[in-house]
Amino acid sequence: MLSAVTDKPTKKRSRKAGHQAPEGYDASAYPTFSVTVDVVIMSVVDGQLMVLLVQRQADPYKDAWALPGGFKQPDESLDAAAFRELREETGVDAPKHLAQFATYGDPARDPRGNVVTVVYLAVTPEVGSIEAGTDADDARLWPVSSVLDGDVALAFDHERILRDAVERAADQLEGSDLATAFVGPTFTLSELQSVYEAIWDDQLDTGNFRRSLSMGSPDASYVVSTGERAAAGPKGGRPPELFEAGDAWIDGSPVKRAKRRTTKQSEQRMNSGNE
Amino acid sequence: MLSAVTDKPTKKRSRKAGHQAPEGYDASAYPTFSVTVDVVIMSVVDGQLMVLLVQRQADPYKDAWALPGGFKQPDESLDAAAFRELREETGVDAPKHLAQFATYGDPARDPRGNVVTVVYLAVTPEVGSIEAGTDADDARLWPVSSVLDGDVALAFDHERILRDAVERAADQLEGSDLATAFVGPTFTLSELQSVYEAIWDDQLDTGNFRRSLSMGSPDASYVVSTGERAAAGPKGGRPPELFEAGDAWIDGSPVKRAKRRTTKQSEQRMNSGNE
DNA sequence: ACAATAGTGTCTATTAGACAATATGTA
DNA sequence: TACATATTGTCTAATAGACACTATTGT
Repeated sequence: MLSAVTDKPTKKRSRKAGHQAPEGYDASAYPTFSVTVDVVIMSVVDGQLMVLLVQRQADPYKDAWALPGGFKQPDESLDAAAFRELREETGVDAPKHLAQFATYGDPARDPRGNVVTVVYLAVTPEVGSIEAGTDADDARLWPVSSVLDGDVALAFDHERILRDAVERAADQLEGSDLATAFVGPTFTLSELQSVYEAIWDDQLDTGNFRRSLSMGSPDASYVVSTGERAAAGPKGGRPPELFEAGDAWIDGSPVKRAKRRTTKQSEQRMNSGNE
Repeated sequence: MLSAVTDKPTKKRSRKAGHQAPEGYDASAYPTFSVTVDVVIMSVVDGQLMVLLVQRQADPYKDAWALPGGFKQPDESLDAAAFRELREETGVDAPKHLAQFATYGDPARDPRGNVVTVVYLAVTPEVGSIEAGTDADDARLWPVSSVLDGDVALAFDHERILRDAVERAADQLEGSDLATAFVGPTFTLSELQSVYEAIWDDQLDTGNFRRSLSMGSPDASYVVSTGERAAAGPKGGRPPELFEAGDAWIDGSPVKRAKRRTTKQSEQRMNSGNE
């Protein structure tokens, strides 16, 4: 039937711009769903990619770990819901990055059925403020590698979501300024390099890495020296210079991922398979 | 409140895995939404990027053009819903690309409220079969440039969705084999080049373009000659060789977009703004 | 012959990869 | 001094950009 699009079935819908579901409607022809917003919030700590998880108290998947998230309210946008849930459940109120990345709606993904979830990818450099959730019950950072190795039982389809999110982050690292979201307002180049290495799970040549970052145009550079220096590490070493992000990131990251000539992964086109 | 995640508010939910909305529920604490699936299906015709639109018959935005789409059913996945709607409304049953790309849920996006839509990006090379929708009422291809210039009145927030979709397609063109989805099983290099040029709205050097495509590894190349040749055009010219896509596209396209040093577009990180 | 489209070659500038060498701190 | 980390430099390979040139068709 080629006809009304994004449209309720052509019945007489006698309701206004109210946000509630209509009174008398045929549920089979006019299905409704719960809509939740989940947030994959990442950070790199000591060269390791971490993800913030909260422990469930309620019954389905009780005690399992899950992505922070919750219900979209009828009067808020998806973006607003993501901000709100992130703040409410983890205390993080100013992530350096927060953007939608995929939506999951498989009928079987929630045992209670009919729950469509819009997932956001968030990034924050600071770790200290993370666990200081409002009235935090149990929220903590887990190494992504451990979680994806199955060391932690995740609720619902959250393991798959996490896997997809990490993959997306790795892609975006190459085409955007996402890397700078993992570090503070000032940072050392080693710190920044460790972000790339953690997410790509690969070693980068230090010299080449630094050269890439110094390659912006004269007016818009990738990193700008602050003149300051951080303290040397406990085991010594030359104190690193502190930089801040420049304006050149608009065209994406100057650091390119090495060709992964690993497993010739099969066709990935038709249906990236968000569900 | 850090607690139940992706969880209904902790009330006694006395329902099974049924797919209908629960009987007696507090709508404010337990809101539900209509979920639709819309499809931005693109094609390149005569060097011009086109999008398939259908004309609305029902009241909100009656007679306006809209993206094909419709309701997700409770027992189907989002991907399945996208396939179904695409087939039902446009007759396209085998797009060469179909993948989710963003979800829109602003409370004001539908005058009737509470409609969250999951949008898919589809690509097909063939034009002939497109308009042969099952019982097509009015569906046709429009030049994307015209539509985005406001020459066509689009329903809901579909103009914005289209704009986002085109941008996404342009990005993916660089990092995937998306370009090959716009051409048939065999194609000429000029055809393939016109795909890039249409979507990036830029001219590419023919020589350099062809060199890029010839640059895959010995075992996995980007294009493989079929030995065949297409007929020359009406105005003459050397008959072009026909190629088919090789296995080298796994690492993305060998054709890179020129740096667009145009308007120094403002920060695009926090909230790409899907709504 | 001439116009039109397809396809090749060549020179140079830029960028990427490997790796050596130097600088400056702590134990 | 020994060690550890930071920072710079150098040589070479690969890729990108600009552009000239050849090839094969239709009118």
